[in-house]
Amino acid sequence: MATRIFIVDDHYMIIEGIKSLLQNEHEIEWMGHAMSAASCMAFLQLHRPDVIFLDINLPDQSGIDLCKEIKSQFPKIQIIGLSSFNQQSYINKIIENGASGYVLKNATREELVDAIETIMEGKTYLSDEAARIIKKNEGSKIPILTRREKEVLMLISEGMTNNKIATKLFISSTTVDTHRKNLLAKFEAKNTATLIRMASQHDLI
Amino acid sequence: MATRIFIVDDHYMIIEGIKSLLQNEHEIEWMGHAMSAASCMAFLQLHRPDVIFLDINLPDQSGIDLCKEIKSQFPKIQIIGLSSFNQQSYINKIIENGASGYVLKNATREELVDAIETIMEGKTYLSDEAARIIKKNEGSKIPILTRREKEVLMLISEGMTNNKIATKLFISSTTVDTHRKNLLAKFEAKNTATLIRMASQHDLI
DNA sequence: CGCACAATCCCCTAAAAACAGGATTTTTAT
DNA sequence: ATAAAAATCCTGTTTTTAGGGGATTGTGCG
Repeated sequence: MATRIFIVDDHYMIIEGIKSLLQNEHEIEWMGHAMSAASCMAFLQLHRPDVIFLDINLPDQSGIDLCKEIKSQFPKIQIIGLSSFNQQSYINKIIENGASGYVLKNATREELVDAIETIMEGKTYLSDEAARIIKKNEGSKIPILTRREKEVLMLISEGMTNNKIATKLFISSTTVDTHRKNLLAKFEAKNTATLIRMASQHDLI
Repeated sequence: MATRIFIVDDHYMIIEGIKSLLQNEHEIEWMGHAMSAASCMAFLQLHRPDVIFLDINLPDQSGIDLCKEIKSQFPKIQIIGLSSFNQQSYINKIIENGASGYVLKNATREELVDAIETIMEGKTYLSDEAARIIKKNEGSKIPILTRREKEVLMLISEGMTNNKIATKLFISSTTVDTHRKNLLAKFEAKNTATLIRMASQHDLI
């Protein structure tokens, strides 16, 4: 039985590219595409693909969140994350949220077919490059931030002082100071400059 | 006479996507693709396309530099920049280096055809979104930094205080402070956090 | 030559952040 | 339920940065 494929990406070229790369595969049935999270969910009310290629950067919602939503409503659907970026943070996040694979947008036909076959066997597929990136970066941990810490970090990066942040969040400035201290400790940064640089490098701001 | 198209991009999906989107256009002749700057230049020794779609992010060389090189050796070839990113800095740079157009990788078939037709008439084509981005960001230029300012900026981003930087560079800490003030002024940032965020966004650190 | 600009140095004040200790309450997860 | 984690608040001191003024030297360029 042919594997039914659906793709969610807001780039026409990627949709056409994948379609073109897979169109001569007999074991693969092309079900179509969606260009937003909303239209993807609408499609899934009526159809059940086996595998979804899911772009991480969608216009209306993060691909990461959409992945979680799809897996909770339709656990049998296998998801392959799709991105131009071989960033370990993305790869980790989408795998944590239920995806079974990750391929880059420079994948070859062979890689795509390999990815589909691998995850249909119930295994996890990571493109060579993605696996390499994860390996390289393991050990360089990204601190886990709380909701409030993320908020404070964002506002610091926007140039706000503790007092401004306190007013904005309706809390005391000493509380903001505590969150700031915790941020510095978690990032092992000794001042704001290092904090913002590291947060920026990890794509947290 | 059909317009001869060539594409330079290291993403198979994009190549296949554009090929697929343009394959039924009678006025367009597909000449093939290259996946690196080097193989693009090799191709151009033997063939003369009318239009090249040129990705800005290539593995061996910046698309910006390649654009300059192509235009200097083959001025008649028209170039359309191609990128996933609607960043004003990229758009500006490739246009400055001789490209006649810029489209995003989420372009539709209509946009691609429109772009080709427009630049074959000798005009410049910018995708709606690219034009919007340029308009939005015009005025928010990237500051030009002096040698010393770049050094100081780097050291600030590494978490060093004015005193530490002064010791490292064998200058007075008041001098470092002056450089710091000038950096803040040039970036129109009111504190270090904003400075580092902006520098990071412009890839200066 | 004169001008702009970069790089260097200085003073002063105020604001903000970093550091060092606390403490209490609320939420969340087992 | 209860322990852990998160969020809240406090009082201090010291260091660093921000903002406002200057000034001098050398270099490159028209």
